[in-house]
Amino acid sequence: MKGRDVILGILQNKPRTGYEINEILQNQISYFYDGTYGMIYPTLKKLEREGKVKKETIIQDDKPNKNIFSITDEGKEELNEYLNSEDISEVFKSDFLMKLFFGDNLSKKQVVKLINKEIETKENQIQSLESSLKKWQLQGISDLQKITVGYGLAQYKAVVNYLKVQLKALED
Amino acid sequence: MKGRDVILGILQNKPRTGYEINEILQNQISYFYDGTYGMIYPTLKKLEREGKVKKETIIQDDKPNKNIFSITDEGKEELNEYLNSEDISEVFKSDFLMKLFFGDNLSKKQVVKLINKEIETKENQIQSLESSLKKWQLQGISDLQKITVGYGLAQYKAVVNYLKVQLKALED
DNA sequence: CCGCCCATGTAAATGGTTACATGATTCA
DNA sequence: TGAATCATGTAACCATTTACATGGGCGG
Repeated sequence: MKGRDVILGILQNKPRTGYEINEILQNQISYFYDGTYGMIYPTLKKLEREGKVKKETIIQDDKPNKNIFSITDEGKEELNEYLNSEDISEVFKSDFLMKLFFGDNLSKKQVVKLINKEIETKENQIQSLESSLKKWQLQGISDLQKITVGYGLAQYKAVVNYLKVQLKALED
Repeated sequence: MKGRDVILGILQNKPRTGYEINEILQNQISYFYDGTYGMIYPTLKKLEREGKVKKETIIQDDKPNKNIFSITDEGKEELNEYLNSEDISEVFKSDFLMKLFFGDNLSKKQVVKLINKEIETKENQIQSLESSLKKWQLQGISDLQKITVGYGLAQYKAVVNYLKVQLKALED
């Protein structure tokens, strides 16, 4: 999955600014994709050149001007092509696992610290996902989207439980 | 985490060829990193230029010649720097979640198919991880490495369980 | 005789990161 | 007064992917 697919997906619902797209990336779908401004604006530009999205500029006196992007028919076509494609590959890269795996010369203390940090990180992610979920439920979220959030939570929680058990085992 | 870190980590144990590094990537640590020849050979070349690894060529008559790479002191230094660095960021990108999240116009049948495919994929990953684990336990695997494998399994299994529950709910 | 295992690499393109650059408004 | 929110973008660099290119040995 590429940045362009995600952006087209977001614009499918309604037109957005680059800023708003970033908000959604950071707050709503960060558990299965992450992207930054450095990707968003160049990609929007490219999509516009290709006729997949169109831009409307709103002059604002109080705030900086807005560029609102909406998806075109060609854009919808590309999105549907992606949505109907067969492959569901995934990428998972974990510095935590890497450090444990190759950390032969880490002291027990360092290992415990590392695991605790991972637990803390995951617990934060769980908290923010859960509080977001509550917010979205008020505003309406589709059943499918609920399933994806649940997936994220299930994954995070399983890891936290597992690591807590391992920590205890290490301390004995 | 970058390819170079992983390669240095692998060479820490013992010298290896590019081919062997690829085997380890595909079979032993694919649940937290993935890399291909297109990354391995260029990275080895760069590491060699930087003095982080050194190459020894073994002439073989029956098979193609081997280039065996071993880690140098400078290489170990870089690896330890990485291992002792603070951040444990992770990357997770999932086409499956993306397709569900944006798949408003998918039919129920398509959704069921999609979920089943994800379950199948994960079950295969669980199987291969479990059979690998058995193999490694005969040859010796560190406690920390066991923890990482367990982490991968816990994560995969949680997702499979979750998706099976959701499937049932969908079918009612 | 076919396919898998062993074994090495390059070149071009892509996609994305990082760092930089700017600036008004609002709230505590 | 300083941080957060809203708002946009570029340029250089980087790491990796994809596609290509080669070839002998071995087992069934």
